[in-house]
Amino acid sequence: MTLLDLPVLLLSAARALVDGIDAGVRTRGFTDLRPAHGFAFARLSGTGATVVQLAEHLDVTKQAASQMVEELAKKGYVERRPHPTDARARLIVLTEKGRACTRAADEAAEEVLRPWAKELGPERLMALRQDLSKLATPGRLRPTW
Amino acid sequence: MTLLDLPVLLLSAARALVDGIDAGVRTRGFTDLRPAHGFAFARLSGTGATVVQLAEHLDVTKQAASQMVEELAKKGYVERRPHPTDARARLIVLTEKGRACTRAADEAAEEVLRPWAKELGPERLMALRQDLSKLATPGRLRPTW
DNA sequence: TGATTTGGTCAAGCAGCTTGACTACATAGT
DNA sequence: ACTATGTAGTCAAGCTGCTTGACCAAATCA
Repeated sequence: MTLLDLPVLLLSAARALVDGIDAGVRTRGFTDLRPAHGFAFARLSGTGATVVQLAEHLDVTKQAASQMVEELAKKGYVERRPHPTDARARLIVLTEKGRACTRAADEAAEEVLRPWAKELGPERLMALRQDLSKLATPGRLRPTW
Repeated sequence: MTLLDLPVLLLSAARALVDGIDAGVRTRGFTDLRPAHGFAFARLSGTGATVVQLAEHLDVTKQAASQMVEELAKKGYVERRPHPTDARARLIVLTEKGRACTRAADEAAEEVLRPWAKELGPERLMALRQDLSKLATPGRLRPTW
């Protein structure tokens, strides 16, 4: 059996999805963001996070995370608030612009997945999702290889 | 239905697979290579390729591909031969060390996939492979996001 | 209290990529 | 055959996103 091409298939599918979402986000007007920023937004949405927590989520150093936050703040996607319980820390939260961007990303994701559901059928797509959830190790998302 | 986490699952699975193969290759003694080199090896195995062909496969500039070839040649994984029909070009081929490394990568890939087959069962793993082959767009592999 | 740890930033450096310029050879047009 | 244009490859310089190292202020532990 030829399973050795599975790595390539998995990578190609992942890349197609990320590229598609990125393209959809750009056509919706957010042209100054990379996919990596989307991974950050995912962690920040909700209650927000500190720089260190964001760094852990992205699997980069806290310095790198701090730089990204600085960039996103300058572009108006996030803002730094004083942390409610720790005077050293700062709570990074999405601005309204940041939340609008995440909504755009959600729309783009659905748009990319629609032809996938058509191609495979909804039930196999759900089976795919379920199988992947068993295989995916909860860890860093950023590949950088 | 909650399909919006499919991107994350796909990425996590892809990353787990690539990281696992990379780790397996390292434990087999090839500690001076990155996963990106493996994508290059895949194109070079067989008849070899020119720098430009390799650049297209990796979706980088020919300058970047040339630098990688220089590095791999210095480390003994590839060698540059005169091209049989084009005096400008040079045919990049794997050395015996390079072929040994690709064999190690194949072993490592099987090793990583074994627990996957156990987790899902062989038939669902094959179904996964088949579904992915419908979704994966043949294009560049390197993500760099 | 004093000692150590933790959150965040500043600064410098590095790796892998890019663009730009150039040479040598190939190919097409006349 | 001759010229013009295109292509394979390399050299050089620059950029970007990350790293390591140093540091301060606040928290936590003894």
